[in-house]
Amino acid sequence: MAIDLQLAPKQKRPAGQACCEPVVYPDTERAAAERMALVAKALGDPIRLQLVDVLRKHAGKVCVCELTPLFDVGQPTVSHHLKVLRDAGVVDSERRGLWAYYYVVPDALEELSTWLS
Amino acid sequence: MAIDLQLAPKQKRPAGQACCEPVVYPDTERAAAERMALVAKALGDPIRLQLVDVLRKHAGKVCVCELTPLFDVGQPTVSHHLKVLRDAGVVDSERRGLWAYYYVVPDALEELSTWLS
DNA sequence: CGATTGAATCGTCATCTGTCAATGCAATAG
DNA sequence: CTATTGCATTGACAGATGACGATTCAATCG
Repeated sequence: MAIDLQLAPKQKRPAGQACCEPVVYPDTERAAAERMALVAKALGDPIRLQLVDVLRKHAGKVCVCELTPLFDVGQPTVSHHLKVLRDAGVVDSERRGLWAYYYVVPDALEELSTWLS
Repeated sequence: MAIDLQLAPKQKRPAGQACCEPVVYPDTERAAAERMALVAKALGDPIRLQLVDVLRKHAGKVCVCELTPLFDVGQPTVSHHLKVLRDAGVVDSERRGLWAYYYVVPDALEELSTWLS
């Protein structure tokens, strides 16, 4: 987590010499960054972000057929966005009869949320 | 912000009838979603997320030549990622002599951070 | 001045993404 | 069983994205 950098050279360095020491990057942070970037990427579309927003407020109560008319895209596109969110581990779904109910996976946003604040 | 949905139909509806009332989506939330999705999209790459992470801890003290060796990509690619972050309003830069110093724009992450928590 | 350095930009390429129309499929109603 | 409904999947397509090598450019040093 803590990356202690050698600070900047403040004057032009002599020819041939490297700008700065190669700073080793901790693997732990790299893995965390990959997890958080995955979640951020999933949220990086207005439709998906609003889907998550609605699902957080109406978890388990809204079927896909109610989500679709919220956006100016077709049903397959909404289904695709939900799949992206599912693949990122942000949401999951449960089928009851003909309907599919989505909900935000508990704590799926927590790591990113904590890092952001 | 508050989207009050008509809840799901619990039984198969008669032929020809729409699944549910078209729910009007407030424009305010849509604009906010677009802003936050823009930021999330910028953070949706491990390299960019780590760049922001480093810049938050060493704001104004790290030049690009120190950021480049942190990642397994070339200097133009790091420069490209910094530009993506700059275009998203997440970071800004200041040139001092030969060096460019980047920093996280204050409050750039706040709206997303608040929404997430 | 001319050479060198840090950084941005350009051109190119393969891959990914968002969208749609069409189709597939399980569950239900009649 | 047959028809219909809700939702997922497929295939196609234009546009965006991430990466690289080569180049450009401004600033500095000698």
